[in-house]
This record gives sequence, C-alpha cells and structure tokens, in this order.
Amino acid sequence: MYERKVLPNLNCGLDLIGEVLYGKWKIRLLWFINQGHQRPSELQRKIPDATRRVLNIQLKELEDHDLITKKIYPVVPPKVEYSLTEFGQTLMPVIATLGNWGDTHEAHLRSVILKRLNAERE
Amino acid sequence: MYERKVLPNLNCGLDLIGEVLYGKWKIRLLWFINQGHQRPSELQRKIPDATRRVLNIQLKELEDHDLITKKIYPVVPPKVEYSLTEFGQTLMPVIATLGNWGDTHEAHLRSVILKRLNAERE
DNA sequence: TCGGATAGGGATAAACTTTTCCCCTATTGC
DNA sequence: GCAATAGGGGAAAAGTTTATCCCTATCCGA
Repeated sequence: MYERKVLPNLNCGLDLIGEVLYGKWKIRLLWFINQGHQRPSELQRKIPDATRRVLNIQLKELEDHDLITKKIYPVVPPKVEYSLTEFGQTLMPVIATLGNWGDTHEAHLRSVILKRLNAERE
Repeated sequence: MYERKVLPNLNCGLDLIGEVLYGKWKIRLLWFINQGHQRPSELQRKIPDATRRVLNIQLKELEDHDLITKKIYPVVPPKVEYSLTEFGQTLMPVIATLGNWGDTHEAHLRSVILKRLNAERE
C-alpha cells in the first residue's frame, strides 16, 4: 500500500469531506451503490472506464472511511455485496446537491471546460 | 502548460462539477474570495500551506472556468483583485453544503480518516 | 476440457498534481 | 545603487493516483 509522505489538512469540514470523497470514481461508486447496484461486477459494468483494480481500491477506502460495508457470502463462485452505512446515507443529499448544480449548469460548464481543454492544445 | 493525455469524463453533472472543483486549494480559494479576501497576497496569507505558484495556477483555472474574474490595476506596485463571477456565486451554497456536512460529522470523520492513515503505517 | 463467470491481489508503469528552486518586471524610498 | 513591495512564470523534482499486466481459485455450461 502506498504510504503518504505529506499529511492531509484536516482543519475544517471542507478538508474532511474532501479527504473521504477524493478519488476518481468514489462519488460514482457511492451513487450506484445507493441505487441498488451492490455487487462488484455490477458496479464495474456501470463504470466501464475504470479498471476492476481501481474500483477495488476505492471501495476499500470507502469501507475504511465507514461510508459503505462489505458483505462476503461464503459461496462459490464468490458473492460480495456492498451497501451504504448509515453514515454513508447522510452523504447522499450532499452528493445530490453537487449533481444538481452540475446538471443545472451543464451547458455552461461543458462550454468552459472544453474551451480550456482546447486552449491547452493551442 | 501541462497537456492532458486522458480526456475527462463529462457525462453528467457530477463529472462536470468535479472537473471545475478539482484541485487541492480551489474550494478554499473560492471560499476566501467570497469572504472578501481578494488580493493574491491576502489569499496566500490565508492559505500558508500552499505556495504562491500553485495558488496562481489554480486561480488561473478558476478564472478559465468562469468562476472568478481577475482585475489588474495598472499601478506600481502592481495590484490585483479577484472576485466571484455570477456563475461562481451560484456555487457558494453548494460549497456551504459540503462544509456543513463535514462540520456536522467532524468527530467521526477525523476518527475514521486517522484510523486509516495509521493503518497505512502499520 | 475449455471458456467464462465470480472475486481478489502484487508489481510496475504511466499519468497527473503539487512543490521546490530560481528567475523576472517596475517603481519608490533610503 | 540597492532593498522592499506586489505581482508573475519556467523547469524539474517530488508526491500521489490510476492504469496495465499477469496471477490466484471454483464452478457451470458448451
């Protein structure tokens, strides 16, 4: 496991939420688990751009941060189900707020993001 | 300027907001600018852990994404002031929501984050 | 018996971000 | 002439995250 050399800032609420939500696929993972897609293979089909490896790593972090729980069924072939903890559920309205803002301003956001991307390749 | 090799996902609102808020100091920058700390040197005093270089880079990105504007006064010594655009202002309640969740769950968050950090160094 | 479904992990490479180091502009005041 | 002020940026190193590749194992169906 990679060991951090620089300690994170944990001064205020914004630092703290940043620390647990940080990771390319984490918000999506929480969102899909909340929608009832609980098994790893299902999540991977929902997020095809991520490799299985990264999803496992980020699921583990979410679990360590008490946002989801992992239930392993001792059957063959293996079966695993993730679900939100109570704590994780309190985060859903916050994620909804983020998504709503993005949806509301979708056209403008897409425009400014693409403009900047293209400028990079000038 | 660094040129990305992997294009970002821009499928949904969550992707879009992630794209503009991504950056270690951006949320803090927006927050302090909103509170009236508009000059670069002032922002740097408020965020002493960041170097001036990074702040400049991230301020530029915020500007490119139409969240803030930069006004340069042609005086000596130079004077620069940042302020939120109208668009940037719509983001403030969203950031407040993030901060509130973090503040509400501060104790628990700090606990799970530190537990994971220590486990890394096991 | 082979292929695919289930789940997982180590090692290493590539991508990306942030920091560090050193440099620059121009004027005012001593 | 030189320091202080208030702003900025290029290049390279360090830090961190994500991707790629190749393994483990069992069972089911063709």
